[in-house]
Amino acid sequence: MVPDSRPRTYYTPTPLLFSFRECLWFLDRNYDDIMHRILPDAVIKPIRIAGRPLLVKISEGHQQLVIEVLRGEVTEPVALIHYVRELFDLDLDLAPFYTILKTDPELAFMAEAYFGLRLMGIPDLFEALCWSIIGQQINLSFAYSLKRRLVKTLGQPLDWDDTRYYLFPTPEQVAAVEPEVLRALQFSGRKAEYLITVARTFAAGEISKEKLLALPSAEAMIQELTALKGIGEWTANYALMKSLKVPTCIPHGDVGLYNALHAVKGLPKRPARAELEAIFGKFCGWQAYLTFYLWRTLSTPLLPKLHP
DNA sequence: AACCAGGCGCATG
DNA sequence: CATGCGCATGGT
Repeated sequence: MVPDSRPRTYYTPTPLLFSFRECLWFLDRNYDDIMHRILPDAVIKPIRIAGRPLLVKISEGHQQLVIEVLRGEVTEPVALIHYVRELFDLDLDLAPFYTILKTDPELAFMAEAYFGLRLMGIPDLFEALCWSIIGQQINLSFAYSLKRRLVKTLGQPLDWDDTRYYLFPTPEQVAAVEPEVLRALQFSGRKAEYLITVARTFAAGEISKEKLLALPSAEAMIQELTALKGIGEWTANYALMKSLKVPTCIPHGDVGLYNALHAVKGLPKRPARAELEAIFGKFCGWQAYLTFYLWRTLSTPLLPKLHP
């Protein structure tokens, strides 16, 4: 037997203002996300790199992340490391964001409370779009439940250590499915149709992360995405912030964002667009991060307010 | 037991 | 352009 000299472990440096624990906590929060498994000090995640299925375990080392390949063969280590860096959003200096946060008395606490939290990404644009379509209008528990059914039904299984993991389905796999199959999983007829349409568009190569990245502005990307049926302003912004890390994206209309601003800043339950703009104004270039941090506030009770 | 969920497209006035 | 409606089903 030929010894395999290929490395099974890769390393990538972490930046300042980074907390692996905060990031892991966010991944784990209140839901059962089928796309990863959280251990006390690591995350196990099935991913596809250069078209090949991998199962990776990511943990923290000394000023670096440790990427252990549990299953699969790494043919493009650079792409693997890039994926992990996008997942944890490692290529960004958070200092300016914290500086702005601290100028806002009601938001300043987040810089301390969530110190080092990064905008946890969904590097695969197709997965990000599917997830945002699934999450439209329904509560998150149900959304995660729908995602589990979709992934278990269509995704390629990957077994390791007595546990079955699943890759997120490819555009080809989703494109090939009949709407009735998704209906049986309790998707609405409309969502089934949207997902299949988006999958076909990806499978045909008409849209891709690379194509979007080549566009000159966030507005152009949003226009490109909202041209697809089922992708509105909220969905486009959500996918762009989670997948392409477009920093200026705000998922307007997001109920979670409203709830967070209601709790933290006393905004009305359904604030006018202008009220949002007023708050996001000084966070120019950090809108996506502010949104993400505000979502983070929804996962734990806020500290009790002090009543004078 | 209503009412609302990390919206959207389409039909009306 | 603005407003209203159905969607599928689980949480609260």
